[in-house]
Amino acid sequence: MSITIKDVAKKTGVSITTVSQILNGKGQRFSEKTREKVWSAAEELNYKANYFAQNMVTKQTQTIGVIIPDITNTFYSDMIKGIEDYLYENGFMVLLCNSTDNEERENLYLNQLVHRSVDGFIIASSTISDEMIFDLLKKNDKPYILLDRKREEHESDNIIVDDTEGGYVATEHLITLGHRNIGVITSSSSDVNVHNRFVGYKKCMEDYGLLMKEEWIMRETLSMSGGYEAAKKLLQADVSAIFATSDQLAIGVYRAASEVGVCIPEQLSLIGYDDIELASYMSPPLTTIHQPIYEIGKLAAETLIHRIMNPEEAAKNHLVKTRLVVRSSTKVL
Amino acid sequence: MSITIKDVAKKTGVSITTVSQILNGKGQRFSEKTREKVWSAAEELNYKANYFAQNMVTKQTQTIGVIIPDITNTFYSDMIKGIEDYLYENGFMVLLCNSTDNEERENLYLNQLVHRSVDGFIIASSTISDEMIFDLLKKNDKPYILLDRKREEHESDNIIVDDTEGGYVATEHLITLGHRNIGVITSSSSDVNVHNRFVGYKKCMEDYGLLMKEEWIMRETLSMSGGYEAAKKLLQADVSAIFATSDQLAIGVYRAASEVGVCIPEQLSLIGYDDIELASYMSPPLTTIHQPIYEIGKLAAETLIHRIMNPEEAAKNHLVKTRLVVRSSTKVL
DNA sequence: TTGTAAGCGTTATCAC
DNA sequence: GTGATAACGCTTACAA
Repeated sequence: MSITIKDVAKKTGVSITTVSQILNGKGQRFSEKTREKVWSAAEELNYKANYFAQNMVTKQTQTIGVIIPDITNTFYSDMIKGIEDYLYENGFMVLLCNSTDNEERENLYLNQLVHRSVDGFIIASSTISDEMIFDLLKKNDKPYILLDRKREEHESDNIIVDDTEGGYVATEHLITLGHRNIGVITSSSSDVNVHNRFVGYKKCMEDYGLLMKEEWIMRETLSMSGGYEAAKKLLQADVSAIFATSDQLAIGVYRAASEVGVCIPEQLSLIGYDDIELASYMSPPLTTIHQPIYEIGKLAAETLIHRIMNPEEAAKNHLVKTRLVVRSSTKVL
Repeated sequence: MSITIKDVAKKTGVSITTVSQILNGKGQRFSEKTREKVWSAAEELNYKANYFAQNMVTKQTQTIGVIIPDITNTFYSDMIKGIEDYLYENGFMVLLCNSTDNEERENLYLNQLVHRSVDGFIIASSTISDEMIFDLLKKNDKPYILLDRKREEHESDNIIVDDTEGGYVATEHLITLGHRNIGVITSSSSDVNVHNRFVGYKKCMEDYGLLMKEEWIMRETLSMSGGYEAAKKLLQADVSAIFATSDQLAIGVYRAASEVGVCIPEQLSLIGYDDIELASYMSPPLTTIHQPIYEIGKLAAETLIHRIMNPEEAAKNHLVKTRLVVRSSTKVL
């Protein structure tokens, strides 16, 4: 079988206690000589403490569970990348849970993660229920971060993106360009963040005293095809501009517009939200609201690890800024 | 603390052996009555065998390690989705390793996965060395699947995509349309699959007796920006068509073309490879070689789990077909 | 039909 | 300075 602590002990001629202590940096009390002997023996044998035996007593797994709705959406894969990069640097690994927005699957995964006693959770899901989070995590003092979902009432650390503000700025940009009939595509699900962008739109339209016709407001699944379907309808309505509350949706709009021969931005101004890498590669390049997705992932991981290391510290809120990135898909009316 | 097997035993009034046997489906020898008692007690207490204690003796983790170069590339995220969907159905979870094409990181991850004794590996990486795979996996009889890298000499199960054929078909399509000066963008790294597509290109060009100028052949990193850089140069050369060996690369070509005012497909025919979802959303929609990425991921997971369950069976090769999808980015010269 | 006891590989406590 | 030994929670020969 593989090398155990016994082998190292035998080879060095000391007890396993000694080996364990020294290898875990708790061996100040041993002589310099013994310490050296143990270290070199361990190295020579290429000894690695058995992961499971170790965890059985320490209860630590150096693992973070990440639950997201759709890995295929570059929004989430960018986020995961940020998470993973930070965790890698800090010796943690991620157990990936792609819930496909399926509540049952989400619950199952959450239970699995608890069962496998991951050290912390990053959850970017709007469908997961508060009860679930309370029962499984809060109650048992498991560190977690909720992303892509703003809930002031949660007493955990929060990464907050001011989506209402972002939605406002996007809408205002179109208004400034002279647009009055502005359509919007938002999420049909209970996605809090995306919903807030829509709230920002409404607020802005109201502030400027503009009309919002019911047929200008589309609710769809957050995907390219969702955006495509919504845009097909919007292009029948009398809108001169569209605010797509995610870049994925915006991509669908490009397709719908090109199919019916509507030119962006000449005949239709389009603004997205997220600023995924692809945005600047569309033709014309997409005007959008930038949010630092990769950094958000990184920040989430960082905050979580900090919480794990310092369980007693008070929860902190991190505010993330968005900004308007003007490219070529919007134009004065 | 949490519920252990002892609690269940105590509550039922039997020994822990009895409980363990029954709960693991090895309790035929016990009376129907005892079995029922144990089951209901376990349910009532919501008992779950401790993951680590269990693994310490069974050595099984119900976990698959997946190493990929870039989760941000929808090619890989699609693949992961396929993998994950299958594993979810079968009670496995995935430990995600995003190597960012960094060899050191890859090796570290591979070691970590071995250390955490995952039940199997899916590795989609061209930079990982054969020695590494041999030393860590082959030698220790760890089941693994190599993806996105064809190596006949490997004695593991193989998922083979005939990329040479695909590259040939792509090139032939352009030739059939009347193109003679055909540029190609391929990978600058040692990516075997992508390289084979390039091989297919060369083969086809030779078969048709066409010239291949050195300046028509671009080697770049497999990303949108890579495609963009390559296309900027190619557009200076006298090519009427470009074969981008991945859709990611092709997206970069769209941008470069639009920047210098070259119209696709009127002035430039473009064909990609992969058929990611986005391909049909580009304008004009991208002609490309379809390979069923999601299914490949699923098949890989399926094959791996089968191997884990049947370690003695002979290795199998699975051949995956590609097909040409003609959309609107290519046109007769 | 059921239970005893050994063993998995660690870490942690405490005695020497 | 060092090392027995218990404990973690489970599975599995082997007894009874």
